[in-house]
Amino acid sequence: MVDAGPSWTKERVELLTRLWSDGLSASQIAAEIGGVSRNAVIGKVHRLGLAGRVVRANGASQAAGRRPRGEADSSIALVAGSQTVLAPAPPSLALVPSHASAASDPVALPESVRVTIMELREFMCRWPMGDPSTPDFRFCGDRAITGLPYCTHHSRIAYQPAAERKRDRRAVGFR
DNA sequence: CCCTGATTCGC
DNA sequence: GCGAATCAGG
Repeated sequence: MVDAGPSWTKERVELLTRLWSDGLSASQIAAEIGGVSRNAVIGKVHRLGLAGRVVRANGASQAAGRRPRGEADSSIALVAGSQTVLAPAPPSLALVPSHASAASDPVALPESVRVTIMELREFMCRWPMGDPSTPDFRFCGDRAITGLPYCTHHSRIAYQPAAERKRDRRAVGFR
């Protein structure tokens, strides 16, 4: 019954491998498996030689180099009352791909918080939802990636993998 | 403010 | 082999 030792059993390794290849992040996997930290997951992944997974449909990490599909310069100024928010124009307002979520994603999708312009904070996703000219216009409002205007979810949509970011991670010899 | 994976190193 | 601490970055 009780767990004798929450080590990496065969089943856990298989689950880890499946979830990792499925595109889930280390923290997500850790939460799914339970009893392990994301560091433990990452460590195990490396030991298994699963690191450097294919950066394709998910690339939940450094996939976004700096290659906006649309125009990063063409921003849209949204004015509401005395507030003005400058939000980068998304690639396409009409077609919002729903393929972002993994095909076999057991966990919940990142639900959009849907905030108004008044509730929008600097660290919130500025992905426009709806027509800016209508009163029911909302922003995603989810937690945005620092330095970027979008959350992880919308960043994957806005910044599609065009050029692979060269991982020039040096072998830490000093610090 | 949040998150991601990569690496090191004591255990 | 394991994973917390740390690093480097989005």
